[in-house]
Order: sequence, then C-alpha cells, then structure tokens
Amino acid sequence: MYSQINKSISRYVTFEKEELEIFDSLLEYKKIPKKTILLHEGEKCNFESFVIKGCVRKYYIDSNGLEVILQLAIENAWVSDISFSIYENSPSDVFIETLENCEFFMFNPESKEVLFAKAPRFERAFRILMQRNLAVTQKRLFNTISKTATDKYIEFLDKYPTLSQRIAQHYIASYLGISAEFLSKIRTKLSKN
Amino acid sequence: MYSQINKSISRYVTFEKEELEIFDSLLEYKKIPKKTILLHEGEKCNFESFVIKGCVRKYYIDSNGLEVILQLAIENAWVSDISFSIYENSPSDVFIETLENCEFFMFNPESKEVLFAKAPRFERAFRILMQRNLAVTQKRLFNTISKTATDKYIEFLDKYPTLSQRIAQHYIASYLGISAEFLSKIRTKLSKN
DNA sequence: TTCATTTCTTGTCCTAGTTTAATGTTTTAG
DNA sequence: CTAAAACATTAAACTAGGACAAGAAATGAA
Repeated sequence: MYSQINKSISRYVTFEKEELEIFDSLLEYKKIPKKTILLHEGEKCNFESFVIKGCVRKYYIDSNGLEVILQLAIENAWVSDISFSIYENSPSDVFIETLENCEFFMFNPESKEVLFAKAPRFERAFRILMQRNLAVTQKRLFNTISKTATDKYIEFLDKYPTLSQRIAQHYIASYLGISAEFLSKIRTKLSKN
Repeated sequence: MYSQINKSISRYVTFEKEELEIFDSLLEYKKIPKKTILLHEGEKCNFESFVIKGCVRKYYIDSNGLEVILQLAIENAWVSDISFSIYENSPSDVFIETLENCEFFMFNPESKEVLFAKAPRFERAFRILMQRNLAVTQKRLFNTISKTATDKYIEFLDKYPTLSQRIAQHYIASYLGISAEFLSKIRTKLSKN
C-alpha cells in the first residue's frame, strides 16, 4: 500500500527504513468519489495529496467565468494549492476536483510539520519535488506562449497517453488553453492524416 | 552589504546570527557588466544568483528562433536555471543574460551543499522560496492563458513600475508573450486615454 | 558631430483561434 | 429503459494578435 508513495518520495533523496516509517505513519488514506470538489475558491487549502489512483484537476475561474485548468494530476502526482494558501495562511483562489473515483494519501499542514521535526531530511525531498514542479510549470508556460494548439495537443497525447480516453475532451482543451471547439477541429484534422 | 540578502532569506524562516554568518561566508560577490550572457543554452548552470542591483533576463529560444522571456529578475530576486539542470546534471535549455550592469551574490552547487550540511534549516528556506516561485509562475501561466495583452501589460506596469523605463520595450513584449509591434500599438492606445 | 546600430511606431494584410449556434452523440440517474 | 444532462462535432462569422515592411527616433561609439 505504501510502496508507491515511498518510491515517489525517495526519488531524489534516499531514506532510511525508520524515516519512511515515520512518513507512512503520518499519512491519511482517503477514497473520494468522482466529481467531488476537494477545495473551493476562497477556502483554505489544508492538505497536500498524493494521487494513488484516479485523476484530479486544479483550476482557476477567470473574470469571464471561464475555467482554466492549471494541473491534471494522475497516479503518483502530488496536488495541492501549494501557492500562497498554505504558507501565507490566505484563502485559495483555485478549485480542486476529482474527475474519477480517487484514492489519496494526504498530509495536513500539522502532520507535515511533525514530519519535518521528526525527520528533517524530508524538507530536502519536498524542496526538490517543488523544484521539479516549478520546472514543469515553466516548460508549460513556454509551450503555451510559443507553440501552436496542434503541437501542444500532440505533446499532451505523448505525455499523458491514457488521459484522453479517461476524461472529457473539454478538460483537455482547458488544460491546453484552447476552446473545446477548436480542439475538436484539431482532432478531426489529425485523424485524417 | 549582506543585509539585503539576509533579509530576503529570512522572510519565511527566522535564522540565528551564526546561521546567517555561515550563509554569508559561502556567498560569492560578482559585478557583471550589461549584456553579458551568464548561461548559454546547452551549458550546465552552476550557480544560483541573488540580484543585488540591476536586471537580468532568463529566456528560451523557440523552434522558430523567437526568444521567449521566462523571467525578468530585478533587485532582491533569485535567478538560476533551477529546472532540471542543477539536480539532474543535464545541460540547460535556457539563456541567462544581464540587461543592466549588475551586482550579484552567487552560490555554486557545492557551496549550497556545504550550507545545507552546516545549517540544515536553510533547506526549509529554499523550499519555501521555491514554493513562492512556483506560485508566481502558476499565476503567470493563468494570466497568459486568460488575459488580453492589454490587461497583461497594465498588470506588468503595476508589478514592475520602474522596469518599463529601464529596459527596451521588446523585452517586455517577449515577457508578456506578444510581439514588440503589438505592444507598441497597445502603448499608443493606452496613452490616448 | 556624425554615422551606425538598435529601438520604436505605424500601416496593411493575414491567420490561428474564438464565439455562437445548431445538431448529433454519449453518459448518467432514476 | 428512458429522459435529461453532459459532451462532441461542424460550420459561419468574427477578432486578437502576428508578420512584414518602411520610416522615425533614440542611443552610442569614434
């Protein structure tokens, strides 16, 4: 049960058996059905979740009421409103919602502090995790600015090969920053080749 | 001389005097003239810099040869190719260049490791720094997708009030993800109001 | 002070992607 | 099993912003 998350957290830092036991003991397991909103805009985000199974979206709603998906988190990804919410104690401006029936391991801010106090080397693992996350987001910002919608979609299919069968197309469009109609056109164009 | 950087690193973690002395002793001070490229695409990024004075841009070059500015770093900002380069030991795909005469404090990867070994609580400070950085980048991704060029420019002026007098307009255009010509049109339109 | 280079502006035409709206298809809940 | 809801496709009209070109203004090196 813990092997998946332990492997993930050990990717850039090697931990002792005892450290991982502390880590595991602080995790909270949760099973959450499809289409459940875990975090509403304006709420305080009091969790950091590791996706064991399923798919989650994190999104903003812009000033015209349009949703913009910032993250699609699947198996082995971490999702949270990392941003300002947790460490500045301010309310979140994003939504987090399950798109499939999901299983998570969750940390609340208190248990995370206990973890850092008991096994400080996790501080490092989370720093590197954060850094990876930043790298991915920067790359995505670059793609958003400099690639055509078609190229972005092809890259998406390559990066998340299963996802286009698992979730509705309009979520993918929103993730790519394009309209659902235009994605549909791209798909028919591509299928003709 | 160190007060600026010490204040910055102490923003989310409070350090003892001795810890800050270790920190300061590991910093390397550098004065670098305008228009110097600190990091070329394909090189390994072996520094993390704190800008004491001046302005730096970090940019990609896309497949059409167009530059896309990922970050404009001014006083009190950190700049580096955090992404994959440092921790995966792979070559960087970004450029970093001074736009003004600059003064920096720099860490190389070795001195950063010495820091973490001698004063592990810096691990936490850098994790939170990274987290802030991620939040800013996510917000920018959201803006890039959902705001018009005009709105982005107005927000830019608000966030970096001095920068539009300090650097060439086409850098600002590239940061906003628009062409220099279109920015010029926005500026004339705004000045007519 | 001048010439060269870089930067900024303006106009015209063009295109990737949006909007709206209609129709068809699939999923879901009872 | 059926109705309602959610989702996907297609097409036509539209627009934000890009590409190109040419001139004006600013900067800077000698």
